[in-house]
Amino acid sequence: MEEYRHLNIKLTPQRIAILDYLKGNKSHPSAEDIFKAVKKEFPTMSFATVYNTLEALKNKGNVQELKIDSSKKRYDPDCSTHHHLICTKCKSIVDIFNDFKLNLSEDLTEGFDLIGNSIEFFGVCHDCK
Amino acid sequence: MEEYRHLNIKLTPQRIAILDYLKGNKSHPSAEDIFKAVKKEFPTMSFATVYNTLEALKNKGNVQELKIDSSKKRYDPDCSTHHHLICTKCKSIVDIFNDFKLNLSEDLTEGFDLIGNSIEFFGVCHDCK
DNA sequence: CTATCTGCAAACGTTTTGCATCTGT
DNA sequence: ACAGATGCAAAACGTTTGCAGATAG
Repeated sequence: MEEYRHLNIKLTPQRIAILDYLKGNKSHPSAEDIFKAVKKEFPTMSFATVYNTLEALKNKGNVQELKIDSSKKRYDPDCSTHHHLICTKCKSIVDIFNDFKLNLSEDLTEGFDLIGNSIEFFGVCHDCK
Repeated sequence: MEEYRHLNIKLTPQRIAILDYLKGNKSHPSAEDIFKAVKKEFPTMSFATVYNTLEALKNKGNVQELKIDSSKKRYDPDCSTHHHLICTKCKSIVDIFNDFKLNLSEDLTEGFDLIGNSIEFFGVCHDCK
């Protein structure tokens, strides 16, 4: 498909299905979520293909691997600077599009060159309180 | 041992060895790191005991499970409010003891009650540049 | 005494790998 | 044509669990 040409990865039908699933997706899906969704269209879909595609997209900077879940990796097609607000009860997630320019004084950074930050906010969502 | 009495967990020799290893430990060890270290003293040590002890400590609020590493859980005996600065090249970690009171405007939080935040700073460490 | 912990091994869920075959470009 | 993707199964990895025997309180 034309719209994915710019990714510079080999576009197979399976990959296009994965890309369609990820496009605009705000659910921060796991590999299994992606696998299950795309398997409906491609019953032969394998995890190898899902992971392979995610790896290719990560390398091109078109998917972000998230560490919000300690038991499995989750993925975000939105690579713009943003953070996550997570409900401590139901684990639902809200994207926070706000660039916090946090500086650290030199005596705290121990000689590091600071590049950026990623913030996990936690709270209790509307439904859980 | 007297010094661990306040934890209110059953103190076996294995647990004391784990607690001694964790005391003041700034290395953010994985379960395997702890296992390997304590196995020197207790050759029969098992992962079950390591995880069981970590679980007990977590429940008492004396150990924090970290999500800084997407491939494995890592643990921090320091439960005070602090953040982490991680070198993107060598993955070395520096603790940042600074409480950032970040507020989110109501229109961003979608009805969440905000509790707190955890920040991962990233940069390049002195040795890597 | 007994609730709980230990150690072993087996089971589990997630991710990676090997390899023969297939397919975009 | 061929570099690279697919699909399957097996393996690898971190973590959890079941259970018989041991032990702290």
